[in-house]
Amino acid sequence: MEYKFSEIEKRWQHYWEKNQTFKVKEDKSKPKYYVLDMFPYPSGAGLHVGHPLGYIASDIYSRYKILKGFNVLHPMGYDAFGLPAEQYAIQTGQHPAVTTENNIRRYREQMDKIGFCYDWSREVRTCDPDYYKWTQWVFIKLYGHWFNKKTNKAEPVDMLIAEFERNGNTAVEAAQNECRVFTAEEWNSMTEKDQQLILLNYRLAYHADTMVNWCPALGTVLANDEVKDGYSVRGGHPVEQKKMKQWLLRVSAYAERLIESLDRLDWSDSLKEIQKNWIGRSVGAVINFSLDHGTRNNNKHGIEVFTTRPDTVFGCTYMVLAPEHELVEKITSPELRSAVEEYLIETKKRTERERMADTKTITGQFTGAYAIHPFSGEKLQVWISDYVLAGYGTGAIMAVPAHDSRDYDFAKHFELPITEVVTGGDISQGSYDAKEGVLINSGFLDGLEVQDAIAKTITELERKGIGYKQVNYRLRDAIFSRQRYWGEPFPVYYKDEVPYVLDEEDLPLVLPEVDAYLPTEKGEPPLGRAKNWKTGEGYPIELSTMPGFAGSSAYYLRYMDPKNDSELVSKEANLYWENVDLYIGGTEHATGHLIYSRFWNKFLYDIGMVCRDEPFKKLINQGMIQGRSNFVYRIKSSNRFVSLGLKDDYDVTPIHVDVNIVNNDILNVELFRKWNPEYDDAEFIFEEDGTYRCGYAIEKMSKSLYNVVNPDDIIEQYGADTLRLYEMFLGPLEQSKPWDTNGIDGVHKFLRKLWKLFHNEKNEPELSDEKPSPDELKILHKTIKKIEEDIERFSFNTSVSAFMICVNELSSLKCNKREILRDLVIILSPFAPHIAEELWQLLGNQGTISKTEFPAYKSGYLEEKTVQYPVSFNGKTRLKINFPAGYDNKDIEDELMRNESVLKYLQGQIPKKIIVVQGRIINIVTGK
RNA sequence: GCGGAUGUGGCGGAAUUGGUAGACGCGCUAGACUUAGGAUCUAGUGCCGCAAGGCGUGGGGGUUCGAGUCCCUUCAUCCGCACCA
Repeated sequence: MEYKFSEIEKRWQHYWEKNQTFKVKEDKSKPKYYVLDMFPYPSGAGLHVGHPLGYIASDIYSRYKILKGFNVLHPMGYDAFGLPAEQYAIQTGQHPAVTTENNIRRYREQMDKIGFCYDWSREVRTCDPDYYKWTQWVFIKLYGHWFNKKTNKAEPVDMLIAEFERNGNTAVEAAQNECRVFTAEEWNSMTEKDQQLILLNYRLAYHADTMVNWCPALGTVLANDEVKDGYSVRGGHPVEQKKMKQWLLRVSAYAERLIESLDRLDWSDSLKEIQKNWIGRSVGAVINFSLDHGTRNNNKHGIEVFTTRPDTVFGCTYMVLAPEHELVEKITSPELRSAVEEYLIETKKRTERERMADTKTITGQFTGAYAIHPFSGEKLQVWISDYVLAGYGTGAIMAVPAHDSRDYDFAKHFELPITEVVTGGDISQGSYDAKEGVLINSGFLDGLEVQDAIAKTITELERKGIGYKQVNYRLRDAIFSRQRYWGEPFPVYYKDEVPYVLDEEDLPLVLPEVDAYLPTEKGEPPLGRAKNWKTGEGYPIELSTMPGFAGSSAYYLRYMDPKNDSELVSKEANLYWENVDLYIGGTEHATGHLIYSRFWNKFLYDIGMVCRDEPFKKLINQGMIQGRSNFVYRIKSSNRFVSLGLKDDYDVTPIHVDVNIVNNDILNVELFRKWNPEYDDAEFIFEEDGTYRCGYAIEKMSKSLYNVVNPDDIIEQYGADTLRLYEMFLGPLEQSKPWDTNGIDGVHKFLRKLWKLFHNEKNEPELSDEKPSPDELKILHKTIKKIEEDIERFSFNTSVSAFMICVNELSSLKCNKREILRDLVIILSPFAPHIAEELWQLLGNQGTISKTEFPAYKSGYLEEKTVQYPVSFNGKTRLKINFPAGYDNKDIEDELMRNESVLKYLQGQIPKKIIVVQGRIINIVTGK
């Protein structure tokens, strides 16, 4: 029988489904292992060959872990709410639920063909009310908690209210919005509305006016990680800054814990680094500068600044406020008022994007106000400039031009004084920003090293009561509202314009039907069109929906207990599965999903819902599969195409051509004519051998570049096992690499060679029960060892090579012995499960191979009687000599000096030194 | 500008702890079988050279008996952040 992969693969996929082979339950008799893939957003385009890369890797690892005796949780689901489905709905009028359902069906078909070992009974979809009930539930919990800085964790708002009733808010240390100080009496005499508005400043999910990233084209606000360089990540539409009332999640409260526990995670350095940068922790001091008595409003206000370099305080020669700073209007002198206002108008005109694109142009305006240096008492000019950001620190800086390059450029431009206070640089040339050197011109700091000076300055600030040590974070609270339809509705209603959450019993709050997926005439989000969108008592319900990251923040918990309708996850299930042991997915979620889900998890940990404070122990970012585009070269203003080798003789335009009509860079001319009617009568200038050769380039895999390869086509032609092996064979999992279908023959041939080991020339099964020879055992056990080591370090590309070597060697020995092939098929089964199942049965076994045991390699079979040593002279390998395995260094040296070839290479010289590394190499050193 | 990653044949890549550089596969060359080949099999294939031999892991320098691997320096490409005080 031939290797009929389509038949075999269909048969086993059916078998796994029928027998529920990969259904998994909590089983305390076995150690657990949780392997998770980042679940996909089911787009209309379906999967291309790049998408399953990570799924195949995690599948191999899961199957391997099962063979190793683990109880493996390996689920899959869909991140099904989101913008593309809604945009499509707006264009076509189709309900996003319908297109989403279709896309999911297509994804599922494609995934099923690849032969994954998912437990599909645990599938989740974020758009399913039974699922988003729990997303809404977590939101209610976030609303019901605040972050206590004293205990460094979330606590119920009820406890906070009790504290307010007893003592007011003076002793409360919370991660909070700005809020006035009040006593218990004041609190107790407030109206309910006022109390609720104050509590909003403390809740972990809160409603507030903030500057948001508004995307007019999408008609919604976006989170910071959904915006890149002033454009939306999805769709690439321009984004502007706008003040709006929004729901926010107080992620910033967890900034310290998010950064601190990063060290305990087995994630790549680069990913940890990205997260660290995004969270952006910096240690410094807050310093209060008082205003000069000649300045307006000088009694009421001072300028608070944040600095990471309090040691350079004596180098501060002027101050700068962000244009949006609230003090600007209060302290500007009458003479300069019009100039300042003009500057403010100018900066407002510039969009965020322009400000970012153009950091070279230095702009600013003196306000006419002066501050007083806290130590020297000098008068300092107060400027405004857009190089100071309103959103970071206090929105104001003490400028130290000698030791900050931005301040330096500004000072030079406006001819402000520059005072050197740390030695080590040349102030006439530029600022000296390094944190090394000795303090000068700095009063009580003179002579100190930078680090000591920082500490001493802070002590002095605290003693004088004008400053304190401060840790600042770049991480902003996450804006959680989207003015869109296709997302989770907020379980929120408004009473007298104050938001309240629904009772947990009323969940899920199901997404209502609307007549169009567009804003209302009043400019409200689409939910404004829903009929009866109010509570039983008639209070209006929130019109925004939640963003994409809401549904993906706790999905890994839901897989543990997906059908539970009374809890997000039961205690038992959570205590058994704990958290994800291995998480595989793309690096594009580094600052979004991977921050938010860590935050949600830490919150759920605080409230006792989950037993681990981190969701994903080990994380691997699979590399991107790039496309390999092909080009034809059209001679300008003609319909003639010239082959790659001759194109330099003509004036040509390269044109992308569909890679599916090109084979090994040779164009199929007939298919090319049919591909596009425009080329029907094209003429060609061929190579000497009569072929048309195409050029190529490595680019993103994309429809518009005609380089998309569909896994279905590959499976049709070569089978899923070949696809799986080839995806792994391409290169290291974590690296980006181009897809080139041309190479796939190699792994396909390998499977056919394997098949042949089990069959004779007539293609009939023929297996032997003879005892294996030492050579055969050595080949097998060498491979078992290698495969096990490779899988453990996720080096699947080298595993595939090892299998090829093994089959090549067994083929040349014509080995068809059951004892050898049995183990070989088991270790191959995680990689190529269908053919493995088929051959397993051919070997006479019953049932599935996937629940057998991974064979243990025996080192005894690998021992050699003789060792071949490469012999090098001064590091250059010249020859190879065999020595008995037992020889020690002396034995080897003695025999070397009697060896003719060695003597020939020595040419009479006496070796200075002979280095023998047992079992590895010999190096003979001669003098020079 | 800061941070991270990567540079090895015509191509994808291997070399896990400093120990035979180029495993494995594609492609290419030659041959066999064949009416035919986008099938199969055999042999060869880093570069220069008829050969002996020499040169070779982006470039330069160093440590070492020995460096793709360690150190210094430099270049290129990709990714992340970016007036973050």
